[in-house]
Amino acid sequence: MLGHFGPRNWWPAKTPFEVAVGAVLTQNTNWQNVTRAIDNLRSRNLLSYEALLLMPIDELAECIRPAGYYNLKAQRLKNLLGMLAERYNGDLRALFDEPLRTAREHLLAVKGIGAETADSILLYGGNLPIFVVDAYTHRILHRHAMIGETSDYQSIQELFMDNLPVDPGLFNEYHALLVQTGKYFCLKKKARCQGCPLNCFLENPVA
DNA sequence: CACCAGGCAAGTA
DNA sequence: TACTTGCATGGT
Repeated sequence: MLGHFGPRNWWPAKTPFEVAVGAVLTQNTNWQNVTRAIDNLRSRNLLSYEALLLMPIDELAECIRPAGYYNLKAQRLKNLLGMLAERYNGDLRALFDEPLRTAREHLLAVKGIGAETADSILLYGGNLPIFVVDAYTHRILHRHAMIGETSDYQSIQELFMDNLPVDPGLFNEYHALLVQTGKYFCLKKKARCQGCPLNCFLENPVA
């Protein structure tokens, strides 16, 4: 995948806080729509912990409207800000300085932040060694007959983390390449892969 | 028109 | 525990 696509330079964000916001906004949502929402915030200088904390939730929802589920996501962002305020005085870096397991638990305790969102924030925002699993990861591995249809998040994550060196740079690139590969060759949920750079896609696809 | 997109939580049985 | 449903915009 790396040979085919080259380095992905993920996450497309300027700051760790922006990663966290983007991770919530991109839940079940096309990234193009997320960029519209992020741009709305950035152009108004609202892309910071302090600004979002002071912002009425209705106004926040209106700003992130293009990302879809905007009422839900506005509340989820507020929930995240609340956790950061209570535990870390609003400082994301303090969260990342915690032991990884603790930081992950504190993120998962936020209503609206699940495993993928938490791990995306930790890996791409904090450069911490946790592997991110998403729908593409599941689909690609299943079509390669490497996992079952119903394999859960944790088992897939362990498959990677038990068989790779613990290296945030590697986890970063690997997940980004799986998404890139999925976008090009597993675009539709019901489609079969064609022209995938991974040999076994062509040799042994699993419907 | 149908289906998809870098999920998650709440409700039901 | 194992389904099902709501959330919502924008692209193909």
